[in-house]
Amino acid sequence: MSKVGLDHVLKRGVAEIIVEEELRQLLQSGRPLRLKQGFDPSRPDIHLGHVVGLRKLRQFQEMGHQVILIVGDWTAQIGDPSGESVTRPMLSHEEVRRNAESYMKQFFKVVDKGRTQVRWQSDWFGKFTLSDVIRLTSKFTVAQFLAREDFRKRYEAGRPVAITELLYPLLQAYDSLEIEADVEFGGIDQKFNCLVGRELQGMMGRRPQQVFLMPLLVGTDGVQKMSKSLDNYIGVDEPPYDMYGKVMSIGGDDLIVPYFELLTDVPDAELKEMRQQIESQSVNPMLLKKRLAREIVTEFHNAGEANAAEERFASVRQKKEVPKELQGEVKIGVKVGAQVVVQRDIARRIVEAGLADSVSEATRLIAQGAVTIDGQKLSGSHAELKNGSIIKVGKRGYLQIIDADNWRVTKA
RNA sequence: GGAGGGGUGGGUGAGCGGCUAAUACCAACAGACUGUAAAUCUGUCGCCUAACGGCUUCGCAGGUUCGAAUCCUGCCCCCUCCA
Repeated sequence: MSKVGLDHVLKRGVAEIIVEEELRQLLQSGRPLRLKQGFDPSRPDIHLGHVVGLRKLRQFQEMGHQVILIVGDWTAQIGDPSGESVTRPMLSHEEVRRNAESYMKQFFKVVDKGRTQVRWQSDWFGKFTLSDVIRLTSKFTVAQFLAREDFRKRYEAGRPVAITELLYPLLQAYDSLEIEADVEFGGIDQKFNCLVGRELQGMMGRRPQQVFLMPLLVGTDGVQKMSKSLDNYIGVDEPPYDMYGKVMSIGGDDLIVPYFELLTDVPDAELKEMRQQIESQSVNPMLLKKRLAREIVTEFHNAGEANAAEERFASVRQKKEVPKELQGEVKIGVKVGAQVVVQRDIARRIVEAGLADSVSEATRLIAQGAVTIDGQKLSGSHAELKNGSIIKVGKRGYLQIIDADNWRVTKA
């Protein structure tokens, strides 16, 4: 790879490299490097926030390096101390296996499977004895852990820090030793854990791994880091239209360029241009977002799906047209016989169709003018209904009456 | 071993005998508007009822009271400090 290409890999979408100079030397040695990436099988879902790092791994693979994916079946029992999390219930072996499979299926949407080796922590920790644990822990001091901001803050605030949480970085560090990692990848929030790996390797007379840290992707709310528990994420497994729509709804126009930067291969020059366009308000951000959405859907599905999603978005969401195809037929017990129905009855059908959680909620929707029948707002106590009538509920729910006894529903 | 703090609606977190289906903020949802499922503004946000209204919620189980999320008893769980 050319010098320019290497700089691109080491600069774009990178938060910090420890130690960059050493990493450059390693890369120049021509030896295939062992790139470590761990994951917690208690959380099997991959979203765009993880993709930032996975794309990096792929770039390194393209340069001929090898990824070692570690299934953290032991650390999963502890729970990563980033944040306030506490000990998680132990997962059964079966659950772990299932989660791992699901994770890997998503993982290899981005990372080259041919250049990845999968290792399970239980391969080595399964044989650990108490004396091994003591030997490992005796190498570190409490002060070292209090250096970590998260621990220190909680400790000083008098909030709990579980002992197992201290174990987490140690186990993760031991993984590096076990698999002889040359470089460990992670989000910037993994910095401490990765550094412990360096220290441990050094103590054991090995060459300390390099640490390659990615910035955290801001979630669709535009405020906090992308995370499933905050429900501001876009999952790589999501259907094309959902994915497209979520990209369109990212909060704050200042997220657009970072998303392009971290999640697409759009050249730096274009990023610069976009930045200026947004700055000077010379472009409708919606158009940039559409391009972003198309790129992302194409990456995880394909160009055809991306186009379909875009068309559907333009039609259904922007022009508020009734979706061309209603899908997901659902039969609901209803007798529309007399084609005049009271609101209450419609409210019930809306619930049966799953477009509201309770009759009260459906009634509220009607009261708020969120329900239309063939384009007419439902108000008053009666409404005329005929075969083929389309009932729209809120922004994205559609029901169509196929005949008096069968309704068809789609969530557009 | 000792002392103390706390468990409230999706989340944070008020309330501490009636005015409380329960403040506020966030999320969510809807309407309007728009450059978009952005932003902004407005509204809704336990369940049931055509409606009057009824019913069930504040860790669990009892009790006191005309009346309890609020008081008492027991139990479960969480946390802090001292040793």
